Amino acid sequence: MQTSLEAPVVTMDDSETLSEHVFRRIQAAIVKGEIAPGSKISEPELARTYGISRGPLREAIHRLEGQRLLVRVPHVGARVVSLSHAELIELYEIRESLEGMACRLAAERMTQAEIDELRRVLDLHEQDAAFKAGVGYYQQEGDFDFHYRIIQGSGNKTLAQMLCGELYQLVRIYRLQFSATPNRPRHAFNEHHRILDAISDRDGELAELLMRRHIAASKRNIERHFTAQTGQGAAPSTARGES
Amino acid sequence: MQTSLEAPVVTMDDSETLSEHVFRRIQAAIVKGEIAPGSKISEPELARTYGISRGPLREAIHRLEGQRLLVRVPHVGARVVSLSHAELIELYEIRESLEGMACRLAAERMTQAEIDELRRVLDLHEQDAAFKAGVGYYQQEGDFDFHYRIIQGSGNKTLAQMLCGELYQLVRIYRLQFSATPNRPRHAFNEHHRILDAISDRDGELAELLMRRHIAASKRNIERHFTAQTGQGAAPSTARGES
DNA sequence: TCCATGCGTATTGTCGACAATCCTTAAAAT
DNA sequence: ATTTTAAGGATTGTCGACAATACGCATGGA
Repeated sequence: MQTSLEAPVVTMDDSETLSEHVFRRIQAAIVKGEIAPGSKISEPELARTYGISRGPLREAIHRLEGQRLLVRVPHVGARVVSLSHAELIELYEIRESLEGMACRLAAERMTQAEIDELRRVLDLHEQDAAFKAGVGYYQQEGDFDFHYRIIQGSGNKTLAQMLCGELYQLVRIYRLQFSATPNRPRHAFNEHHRILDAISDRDGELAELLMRRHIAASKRNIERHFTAQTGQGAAPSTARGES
Repeated sequence: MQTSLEAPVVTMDDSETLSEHVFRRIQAAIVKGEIAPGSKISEPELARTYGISRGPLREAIHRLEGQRLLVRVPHVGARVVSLSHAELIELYEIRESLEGMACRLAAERMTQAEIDELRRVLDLHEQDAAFKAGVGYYQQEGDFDFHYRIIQGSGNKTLAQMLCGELYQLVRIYRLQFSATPNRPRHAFNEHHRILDAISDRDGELAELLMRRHIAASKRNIERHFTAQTGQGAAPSTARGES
C-alpha cells in the first residue's frame, strides 16, 4: 500500500509526454496554491516557465479544464477555478454523502492489515501534530491521508477516483484559508479515532454515521470561519489573482 | 426552465472554437454509442472526418480524457472508456448515494411550480411510452429526464454538474445494452410516481429512501441482465471496437 | 513449426508560424 | 470633462511540417 500523499516532487519520468508532465506540474501548482484561485493562466508565460512549446501546454490546459480545475472562456483564456462560498459548502455536502458511503464499505471490506496500518498512521500523525502545538493537522495533509486510506479501503475504485482525483483537489485548494480554529484539531483527532474504532468493529452503519458527522463538523467549521471573516455572503477568495 | 435533453443537434455557433465544437461532437458521439466503448480514436481519421487540423482535435481529446470519457496511453493513443461490470455497478452505487441526497434536497427546495411541471413531464412520458408497448422508457431518455429535473431541483449546482455532466454520460453509454426487461418499465413508472408524491409532500426523508431504492432496483436489473448474459465475470463490452 | 530480429509504415508528440480575436491605450468628438 | 472610437499590442486559435515512438510484417534462425 503506502499511498504516500505525493511522490518526492513532480518527477520527470523520461519518455513521458511533455503534455503529461506539465499537466501534473500545473495541477500540483494549483492544488498547492502556488497559483492563486481565480488567477489567469498565461500561455506564453507558462510555456516559457516550463520551457516547452504552447502545443503540449494547451493540451494540458484542456485536460485540466475537463477536471474542472480550470475555467476557460473562448478567446479570452483560462483561469484557476474559484469556488464561491456556496460551492465550497456544496462540495462538503457531497463529501458527506460519498465519504459516508466509502466509510461504510471500508468497515465491511478493509483487511485487518489495512486497519492496523490505519491505526498506526493515526498514532503517527498524532505525535507529529503534537509538535505543531495544536495548530495544523486537521487542515493539513495528515487529515487527507486518513480520509485517503478509508476511501481506498472502500474497494470502490470509481468512488476513489472521484473523491481523490477530483473532489479532494478542489477542497485542498482552500485548505489553507481556514487555519487555526482553537479546538478543532483535537476534536478531529477524536472523531478519527472513533471512526477507526467503528471500522475495527466492522460496524459499517456506525462508521458511516460518524464519518458523516465528522465532515459535517468540518463544514460547520468552515461556515463559521467564513461568516466571521466577511459578515455574510460573497466569495471566499476575493483575491482575484493579479487583477 | 425547460432543460431539454439536448439541443436539436450539435450546432456550430459561429465564432465558437473549433476545439470546443469537436469536443461536443465527439462527446455526443460517444454517449450516443456511435463510437463503440473501447474502440480506438484515430487522430488522422477524426481530423479528416470533422475537416479540421489535429491541433484542436487533440485539445478536445485531452479535455475528454479529463472527463474520463477517454482513456489515453502515451505514444499509443486514446480509446473510448470501457467500463467493466464492476465499475458500472460502482457507478450505480455512487448514484444511489448522490441522487438520494439530491432527492432529499429537491423535496425541501423545489418550488411548487417545478413540482407541478415534473408531474406533467411524468404524465407525458407515461402516455408517450404507452405507444412503445412497454419496452423502452426506463432505459430511454425519459428516465434521464425525470432524474435530471430532480437533480436540478436540488439546488446544489456542484452536485448537478457532477451527476449530469459526468456520471450520467458514463451511464448513458451503456443504457442500450440492457433493454427490455419485462416488467421493469412499469415498476420504474410506479417508483417515479411515488418519489414525486414524496417530494410533493415535502417529505425529504422518504423521497431519499425511495430514490435510493429506485436506483438500487435499476442496479439489480443490470446485474441480473449481466449474469444472464455471460454466466459470470468479464466486461460488459467484450467488443473491443475494431480490434 | 515456432520464436526472435529487423525494417517500413503509420500514428503520436512537438514545434514554430500565421490568422483571428480581445484588451489597452490614446486620440477625438460631443 | 466624459464618452466614443480607433489603433496598437498582446494573447488565443489554427495550421502544416518535422521528430520520436509504436505497430505490423517479412525474413532468418532454432
